[in-house]
Amino acid sequence: MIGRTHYCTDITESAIGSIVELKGWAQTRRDLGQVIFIDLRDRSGIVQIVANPEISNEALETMDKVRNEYVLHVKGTVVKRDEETFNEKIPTGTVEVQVEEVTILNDAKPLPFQVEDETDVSEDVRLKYRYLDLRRAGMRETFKMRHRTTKIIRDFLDEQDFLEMETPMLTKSTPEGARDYLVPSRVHHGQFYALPQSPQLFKQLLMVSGFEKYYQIVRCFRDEDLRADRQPEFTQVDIEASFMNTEDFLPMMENMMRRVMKDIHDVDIEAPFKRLTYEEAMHRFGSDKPDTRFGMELVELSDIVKESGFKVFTDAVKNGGIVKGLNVKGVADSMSRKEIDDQAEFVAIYGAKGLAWLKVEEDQLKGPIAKFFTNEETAALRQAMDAEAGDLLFFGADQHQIVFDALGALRLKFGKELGLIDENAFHFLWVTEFPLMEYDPDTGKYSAMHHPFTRPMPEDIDKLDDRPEEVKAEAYDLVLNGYELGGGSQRIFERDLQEKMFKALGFSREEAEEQFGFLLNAFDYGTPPHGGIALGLDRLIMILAGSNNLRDTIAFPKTASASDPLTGAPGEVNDSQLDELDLKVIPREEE
RNA sequence: GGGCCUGUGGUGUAGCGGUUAACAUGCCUGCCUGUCACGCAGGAGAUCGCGGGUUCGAUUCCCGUCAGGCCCGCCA
Repeated sequence: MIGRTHYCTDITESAIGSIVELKGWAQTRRDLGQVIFIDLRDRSGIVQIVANPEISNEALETMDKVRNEYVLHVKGTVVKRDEETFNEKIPTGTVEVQVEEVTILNDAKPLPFQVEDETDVSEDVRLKYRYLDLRRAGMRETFKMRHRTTKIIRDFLDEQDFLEMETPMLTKSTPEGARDYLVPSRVHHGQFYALPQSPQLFKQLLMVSGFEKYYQIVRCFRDEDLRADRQPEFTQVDIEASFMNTEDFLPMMENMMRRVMKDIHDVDIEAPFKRLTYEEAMHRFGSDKPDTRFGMELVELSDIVKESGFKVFTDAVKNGGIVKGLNVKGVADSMSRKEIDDQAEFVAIYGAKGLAWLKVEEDQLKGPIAKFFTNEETAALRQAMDAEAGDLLFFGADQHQIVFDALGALRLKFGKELGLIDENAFHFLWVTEFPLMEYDPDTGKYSAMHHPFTRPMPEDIDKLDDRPEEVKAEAYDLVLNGYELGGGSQRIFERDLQEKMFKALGFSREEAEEQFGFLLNAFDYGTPPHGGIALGLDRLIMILAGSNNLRDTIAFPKTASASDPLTGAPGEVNDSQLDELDLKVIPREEE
């Protein structure tokens, strides 16, 4: 035997009669005594190999010793199977390889879990033996798809004249944004690098450097608590372009996404993508990343109920808040009182103090709060909410953000539970006109909603000094199926505007100089107008793979507590390592 | 930082205040020439996550803790 002539799935009817050599893993073995079948798997998939005494006794004896996940080198002839033994379930199911020679390249201990397409093994076991988990067909296909996606993106951006450039991983900590992962410097006593939360400043500097079009598929790090769709290290498609305004830039991104969707899923995505302003997204969907694959939009009711007899509603409006409704169609009869009350418990997570509701009947609204409304108000409610008999109406009344969060989450929950979401649909949209900054009552300061380099809308620049909360940003988020795929903006490129921005964010001149002086200095030397975007590659792959968990799209992900069961990271280090860094671990006080 | 859920042979589950801790699968042995999640027969394999408490008795109830998951805060 000399080597390998084919991948397993190359063994099709066109190979019948040829002598082939395969290398791969024994996925399953079916030992019938004088005939042994093995599903041989390599990275392409599986093909059945068969040994029997008519061909080779020696091969049969070797195959008898094979166990799951042994690594084999096989030589044999491709033959067509008898028709009644076709296996419809695999692409190579009409053929098989009659084994003439077989070598066991390596054996394998009994496995902690079976390598099979469908698994019910718990995720921590899968992560501990990730190299086995990744052998499963579904995982393999996800990572092949991930590769193809990044290649499509690279090819597209290359065609558009973008240069792929690298930026530092060891960089400087900045106070804005997420918590940094810190790396101690050995050379500089008491000083630290930070791993990048994103290459934001560097890509802007590359624009100052005159590269005009940059991209990078780059790892980013944020030391914040995790979610199903959030990992401490994740990959961004980071893009920046000079001399392109938003209207140049977004259609280009749309074309990139459309090509990905076409090549990966063979779907044609309509362009231009829908656009929603932040304000509209919040009011209609209660979210800045709305899932528009189903309706059930929030309905504005403040005007209708502000004079009503229901104090919760009238007070909310009086106190600057809002009353909104959610019509859950056709569930009034099927939901028990307890199930309805459970919804109130659900929205309490988002700070809602209660959740009023009404059942819609032919001639009346029924429920604990029905009595508070006049006939006119009831009629107006019915009309505004498009209420029909059998509908169940929920109401949120509170400060804006609480109502948005509570009803937005409730909408999503019902959308999922009632099966209103078309799982095969891909709804892209842009959310635009974000507030430039938001007020943090804890610190009494404003902080940038996107980041401090986001360009204000030209018409709002005047408000930057005295009414910063009203300033809108020339920013855009790309949303897909209720996930924030990425966000970007046009950037500030003038020193005085950037300084103004820092001032609005509560930086002193000295602080701004100390933290971002290098950027401000760079702006002095002929900085082009520029803007860009950063797309979450892991999330895109997750959605393309039909998963709702980022860990499925990252080869070696972290658990919810940011640890890695495979390597045991994070872990302690030697005292000598700490000594070199002049670091000392102080034991935590026992409670 | 907070809330909720889960933890039982290798794996996935069942179970119950007193059991020989059950089932499936995997593993081992034997049989089997057309299987494909092969089948058949037999066998080994569990201090029920850890610590404490209640109790005559705890895998089961309670408290704590650890690990995993989901969510809020946090993060864009």
